[in-house]
Amino acid sequence: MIDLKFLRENPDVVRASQKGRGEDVAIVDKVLASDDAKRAAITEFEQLRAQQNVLSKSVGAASGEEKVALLANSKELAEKVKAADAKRAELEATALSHAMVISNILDPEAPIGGEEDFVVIEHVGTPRDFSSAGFAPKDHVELGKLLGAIDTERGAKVSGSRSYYLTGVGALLEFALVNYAISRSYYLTGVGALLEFALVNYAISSATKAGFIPVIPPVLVKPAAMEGTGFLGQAAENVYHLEKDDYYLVGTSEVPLAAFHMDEVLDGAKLPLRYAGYSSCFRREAGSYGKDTRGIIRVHQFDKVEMFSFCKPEEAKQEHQRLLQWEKDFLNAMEIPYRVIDVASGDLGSSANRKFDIEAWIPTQDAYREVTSTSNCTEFQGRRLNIRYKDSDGTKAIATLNGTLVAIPRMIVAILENHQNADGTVNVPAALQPFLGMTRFELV
RNA sequence: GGAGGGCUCGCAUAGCGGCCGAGUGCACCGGUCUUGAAAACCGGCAGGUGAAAGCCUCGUGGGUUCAAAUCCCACGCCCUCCGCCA
Repeated sequence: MIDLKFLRENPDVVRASQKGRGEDVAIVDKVLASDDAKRAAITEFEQLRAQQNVLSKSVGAASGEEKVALLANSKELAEKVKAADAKRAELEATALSHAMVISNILDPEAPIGGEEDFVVIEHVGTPRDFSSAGFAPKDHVELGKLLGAIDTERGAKVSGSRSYYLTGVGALLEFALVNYAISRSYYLTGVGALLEFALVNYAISSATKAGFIPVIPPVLVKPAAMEGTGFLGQAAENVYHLEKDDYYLVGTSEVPLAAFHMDEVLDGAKLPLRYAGYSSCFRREAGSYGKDTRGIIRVHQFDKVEMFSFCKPEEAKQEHQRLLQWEKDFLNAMEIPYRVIDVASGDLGSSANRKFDIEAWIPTQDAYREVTSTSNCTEFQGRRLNIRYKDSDGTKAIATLNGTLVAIPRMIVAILENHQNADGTVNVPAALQPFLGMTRFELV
């Protein structure tokens, strides 16, 4: 909002600014008038209030008949104060609503005019001459497809138009851009954010080495993806739903990763197909009130690198063990004590037929807390999402499995608490040091 | 989703409906003393708005009352305990 004092003192500047923007100039006088009315009402109210304060004090001090008389006076005055206060509130609201209409005051150096009236400040670089190079440039959509970098078709399938997956070098390019940008604005108090980038980079680079295709998926998906992965059953109350558009915010990239191949028949010879998705995750946490409200153990939004496998049903059990092993490798690299549990039946998600959780030791809670989870969904999701594979035996439903490689906030909790020193500094696990460029987090 | 406790001037606390915009301790600032420091002692010490008088602010918003930090209602946040998640 603009500064009303400035407006009072420089109405012409504001008028000129409004005019330059092509916006309502008359509003300036409207605001001035309502501001005057407001200020008069405030003064009136404050004077009455001052009287009331004085009178009130004398009521407290008085007694007997004198008090009765004063009370009658006070009562009358209280009515006036109330009326004046109501008037003040009303005029204040009016003045505010008028003032909110005015746009920010233009920098006098900003060019005046419409979209066409921009001023070119400089040209940098020379547009490349493709014709002399002898070929016509392809657009980014075509290149993205050729490089396996951008997938707008599957984006549309899962999340509608204007949605996309970044896959392979596309995802790597995003990480590189982020890292380059971040490395240029490095400062020590940002170690929290840096730790996230380091964890993600470490996770993605190890997953890539293990043959996972890195993916940055959409986090906004259509109902089919949510339904197909089994999140609209019991888990529905934990899901954010955008009613106006009938989109869902995913609670895990498992959803867009599974739906990536929705309604497709995959080549059996290329299985298992493994993806490592990095995305924000959104959870309503309904029904968890009062639990873990402290800190970042349980939050509405967090980032996570999730592993996802498509494989033949007969290989699913083995694949499940592999996912678990990668999770253990990660925890080992973070040098954090943990335990692995075989989750009991009543605690399985609706899509899973078996689930292993890794729980990291959290010293201040004197407990192991869940940091990763890997589920074998066998062909359950595959059927719901209509994903099949074809080999010499014919076309069959595919098995899917998922596992957390790293859920950022909980891993940050585990690292900070387990690797802290007496003075509050924190040692960085060796595996992250190359990604962070430091061996210890210092006090700010 | 449910039960209980809390939210007051940087921190910690006190606060009977009027004598409370608010006491005390610590911290902080200035001074006395001291070669210097500590200690002790003296003084100061919340913010907004307004030219000023004044008005407003005790988590936020309503209400009761002549008068609310104090009573009532709603909400927010924090803490403790039970059924779900990375």
